[in-house]
Amino acid sequence: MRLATWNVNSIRARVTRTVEFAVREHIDVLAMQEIKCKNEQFPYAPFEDAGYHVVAHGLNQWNGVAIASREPITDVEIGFPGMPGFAKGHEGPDAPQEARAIGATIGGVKVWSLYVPNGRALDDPHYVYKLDWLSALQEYTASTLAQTPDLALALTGDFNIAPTDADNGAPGVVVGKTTHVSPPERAAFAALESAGLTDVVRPLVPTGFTYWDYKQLAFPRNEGLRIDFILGSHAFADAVRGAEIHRNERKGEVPSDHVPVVVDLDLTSAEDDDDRPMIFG
DNA sequence: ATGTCCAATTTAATTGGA
Repeated sequence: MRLATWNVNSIRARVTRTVEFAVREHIDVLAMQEIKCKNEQFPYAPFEDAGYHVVAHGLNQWNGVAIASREPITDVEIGFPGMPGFAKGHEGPDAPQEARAIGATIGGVKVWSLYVPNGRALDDPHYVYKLDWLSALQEYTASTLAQTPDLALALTGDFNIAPTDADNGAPGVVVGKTTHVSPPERAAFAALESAGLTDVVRPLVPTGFTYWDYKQLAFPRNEGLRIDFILGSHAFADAVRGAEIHRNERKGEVPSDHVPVVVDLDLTSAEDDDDRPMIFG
C-alpha cells in the first residue's frame, strides 16, 4: 500500500493536480487536509473517475479533511473522541468542533487525516486550543493503543509543528516569538511519540521541508518548514518500506503551499502472520 | 510591499485565515 498525506489548500482549486499526482504516483490512500469546502461541494467525480472512493468532512470554507482510497473505506469516524471545539466568541468546553479530523479503516490500517489547529500567535486563544487539541489527540492515541496494541494506526496530516530546529528554515518563525516551534508545541508532538507512535518518514528522509509560505519568495529561497507527518504505531511502522517528500509539487501552476508526504507499506509480511507456510519444520 | 493565495460576502472590494 502506498499512503500519502497532503494539505491541498482548497481541493476545488487543485483537484486536477491532486488527482493527477495520486494516479501518477500510484497512491492507494490519500489523506487530504484544508479541503476548504463543505461535503456537498467536494469534487468527488474526478476522484471516482480515477478509481478512488472518497470520504470527506467539511463544514464550511475553513479547514476540512478527507480520505481518498482505491480500496473500500470502512468505519469512518468524524473527529476523534475527546476532540475539543473552537469558535470565535465561543471558547468554552462546549464550543462546536471544527472539521479537523477524519478517520477510517482501509486494508486493515486505521488512518487519520488530521489538520492540527494553527495556533495563530502565542498569546492567542487559538494557541491554547491547539495545545488542548494535541493533548486530546495524545489521550486518544494512548487509549487506543492500550486497548489494541498491535493495531496498525497512522496519524497523518498537517501538524503545524516543526519538531526540531532543523525543521525550521523560515526566518520569520522564531522560538519564543511565534507558533510552530514553541517548547509546549514541541512537547505535545513528543508526547504523541511517547504514546506509541513513530515518525516513519524521518529515518528514510532525514531532511527537507513540507511547506513553504506563498509570501516573500519562500520556496525559491527554500525557507520552509517540516510540519506534515505520518506517525505510525509499531505495527504500522514495521510495515514501512519507503518514504518520500514530493518537493516538486510545490512547483508549477497553482501549487498548494504544502507538498505530499508518501510512505510505502508492505502489510503482507507482519511478524505475527501465521498464515504463511512453514518452510522448516 | 507580508514581493501570496483562497473563499465568502459586502459581488468588486473587503475580510478572515493561514
